[in-house]
Amino acid sequence: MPQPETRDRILDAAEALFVEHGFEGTSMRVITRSAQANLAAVNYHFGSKDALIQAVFRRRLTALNEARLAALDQLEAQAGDAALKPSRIVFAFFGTALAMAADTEHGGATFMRLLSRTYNEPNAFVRQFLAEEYAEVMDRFLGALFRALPEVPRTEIMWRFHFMMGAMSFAMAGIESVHAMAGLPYEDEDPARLLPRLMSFLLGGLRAPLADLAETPRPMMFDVHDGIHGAG
Amino acid sequence: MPQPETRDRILDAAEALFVEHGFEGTSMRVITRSAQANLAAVNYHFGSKDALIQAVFRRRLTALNEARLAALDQLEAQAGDAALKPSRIVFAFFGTALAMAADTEHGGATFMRLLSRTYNEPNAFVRQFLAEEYAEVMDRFLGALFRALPEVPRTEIMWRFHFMMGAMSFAMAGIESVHAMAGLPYEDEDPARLLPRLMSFLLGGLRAPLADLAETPRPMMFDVHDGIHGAG
DNA sequence: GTCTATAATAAGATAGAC
DNA sequence: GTCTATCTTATTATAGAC
Repeated sequence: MPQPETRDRILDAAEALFVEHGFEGTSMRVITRSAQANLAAVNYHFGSKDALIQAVFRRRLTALNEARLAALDQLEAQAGDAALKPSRIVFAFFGTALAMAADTEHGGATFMRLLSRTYNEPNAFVRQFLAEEYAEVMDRFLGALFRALPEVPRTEIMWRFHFMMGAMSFAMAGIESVHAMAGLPYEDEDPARLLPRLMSFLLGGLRAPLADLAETPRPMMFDVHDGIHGAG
Repeated sequence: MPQPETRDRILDAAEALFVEHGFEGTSMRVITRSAQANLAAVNYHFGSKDALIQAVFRRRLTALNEARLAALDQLEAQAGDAALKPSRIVFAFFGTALAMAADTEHGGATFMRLLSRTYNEPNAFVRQFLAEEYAEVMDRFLGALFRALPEVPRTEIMWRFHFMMGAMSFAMAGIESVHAMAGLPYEDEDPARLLPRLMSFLLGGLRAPLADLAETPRPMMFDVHDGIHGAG
């Protein structure tokens, strides 16, 4: 296999380093060194660091979201006039992401870790960019869920979708941290198990009975500002 | 009310700015300006930027985790020899966090957003520090769940706990992003609704039937590396 | 404890030869 | 397209007067 073009080597290196150290924690010097390219190459090929970040996302996120939309198209075509099953909609969205995450050969796994870590990114530029990239997919999938669950308040559906995104985000990040914190040994596991595991959890959450405000126990009291003198 | 001490003003300012722009995206100049303190004050009071980050977490995280342990202690004392209800354990962990998040008066809300955003932090120093802070709580709560659900494989419990952390993390981050992406207007909502909403979702996920690998549909095929030439 | 001034370093970006 | 050398700016950290 011939060595990839400089442009692609930079994208690969940046992707891997961004996952590991974040955007601001990864300098262009480190990127180009890792890519065996010259420092000036980033600006030559992409124009700026921000543009490089965009390019890293775009080359995979476009494919992912197109796959998601295609899966939804297919569901709707199959269903005809009938209502879609919510579980199928959820699977079309999250299963597609996990399929990409299962691709360790071509960097899909690395990218999905980056993508899920970036969902709550503080950097305003990145946040804005991602919102635009997601807009159509969000619109289509939320709309499908609204139609599939007409009796459930839309606010509730949006929250549950949001919770599901959170669960997926942590699923992608890996569970090593939990083992480390709990002081338990971590044994490598079949990545294929992640999909059924996550789907079962997501669907359980989606199908949970709607909360009745009156029935929920009140949070336990504790003085959150003991010894803390916040400015308020 | 007298103006808080410089040290506390710096902590408050840093907390708010870290949420908004991340650790590396927040310079000590911006922090001290916002706190109406001198640039050198950070090094005088904390020693370094890293030490300041630690101090920001420690002043609230210690209280939060002590409240969690106290809630669990109370559950175990009440139960005596009987088994704990998993839902009670989950509530002791996540309900405590949401109680702190509901405290908008003293900065608890800001801190919880920071904490949940930081769970998958790339910065090695911060990650290591947080893992140590969480160790005891994780150990106790996972142990309680293991005993409460002896028939469920421990790996499964750890994954579901991890998924729950993800859902909570996104819950804290707020749902504005979803509205923005979907192009829907966002109306402010009673924050008290978040707790029942999240708990219902979490318990639904926790109680979901264990996945049967054979029954789960296979992920749809799509060529994830169309037009992408990853280095592998 | 607080301040000014400055040191020491690292970052993103670019000019211009090849 | 690639390279070296350099500019400009921003950062953390510190020395030393008050």
